[in-house]
Amino acid sequence: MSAATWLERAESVLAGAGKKRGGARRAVLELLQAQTCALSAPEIEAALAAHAGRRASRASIYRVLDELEELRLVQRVEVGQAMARYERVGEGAGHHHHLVCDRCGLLTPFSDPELESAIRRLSTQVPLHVHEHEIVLRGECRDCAG
Amino acid sequence: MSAATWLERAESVLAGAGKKRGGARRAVLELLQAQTCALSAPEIEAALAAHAGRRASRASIYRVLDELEELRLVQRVEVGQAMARYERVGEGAGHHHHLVCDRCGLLTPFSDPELESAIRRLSTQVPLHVHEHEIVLRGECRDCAG
DNA sequence: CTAGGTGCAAACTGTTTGCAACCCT
DNA sequence: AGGGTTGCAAACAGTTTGCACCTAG
Repeated sequence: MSAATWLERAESVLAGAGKKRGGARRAVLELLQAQTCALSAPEIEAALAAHAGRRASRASIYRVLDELEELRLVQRVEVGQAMARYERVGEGAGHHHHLVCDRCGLLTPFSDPELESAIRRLSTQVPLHVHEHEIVLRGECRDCAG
Repeated sequence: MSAATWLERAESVLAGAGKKRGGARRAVLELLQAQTCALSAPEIEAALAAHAGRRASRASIYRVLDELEELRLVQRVEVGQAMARYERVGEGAGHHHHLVCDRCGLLTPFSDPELESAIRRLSTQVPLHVHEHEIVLRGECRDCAG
């Protein structure tokens, strides 16, 4: 009974939360389903505008992302440039973190079991009911380092 | 010959980089020296405006923060709300990471040796010349969780 | 004297909001 | 029919930039 894809799970979670369906949300969900790493709202807007027939207004994009974040279907990723990025989370979406190149902005995902267990342990010791965590390594990518 | 405080080290690094002195930068440096955790640019502006005689224009604040970040005297911390925060880094500035309450925005510092060693190891294995790292745990603080 | 530092104001860009129209259910 | 959903446009907030003036070295 558990959904095969993130998209399916998302639709069922949304339905369970009493939400109706709509074109804008559908378009955002499908776009996110196809991504392997985080997108910013402007990137989402541009990507949707490119595929005729899957347009969504800026306002709807932000509203949908807010909803999805609240339902913990996407996670907000803060990788700098004063702009938020979003990516899907939960079963079916590979958990990972990010490498950011300070020069060119290249965003690369990575994951590490030891780090995760350290975080898991920490989450129980800290004065906060932890919902999610985020790790960002910054520096220069191979191309920029020369 | 190593400077006792972050402020002193900052001044010497700036001098070494051929920078002249100025009132705005001085004000920002002194303010940062006095902080234990990250401030946003608007917070810095307000804090300086509050203390008569240590005013700095918005533009200068951003320019100074950019400089300091490039010289690795401060680190940009991305804790959400689409707003960057800055805090001093390096010797003399206690290295730490952040807990963020998604409800009230409360920012709390923490540190963990095991986590640091996992990061240190990772930094050598990853396709990026790592300059710095950032770990953020998000959730609900005790007050908000009830 | 000269290059860097600063302030002001305008321009930008990402994000939020008010409101009327729309469409699932 | 009714309430969530959407689009548009205006309002916001943080950040950046152009330019003239000031100041440290």
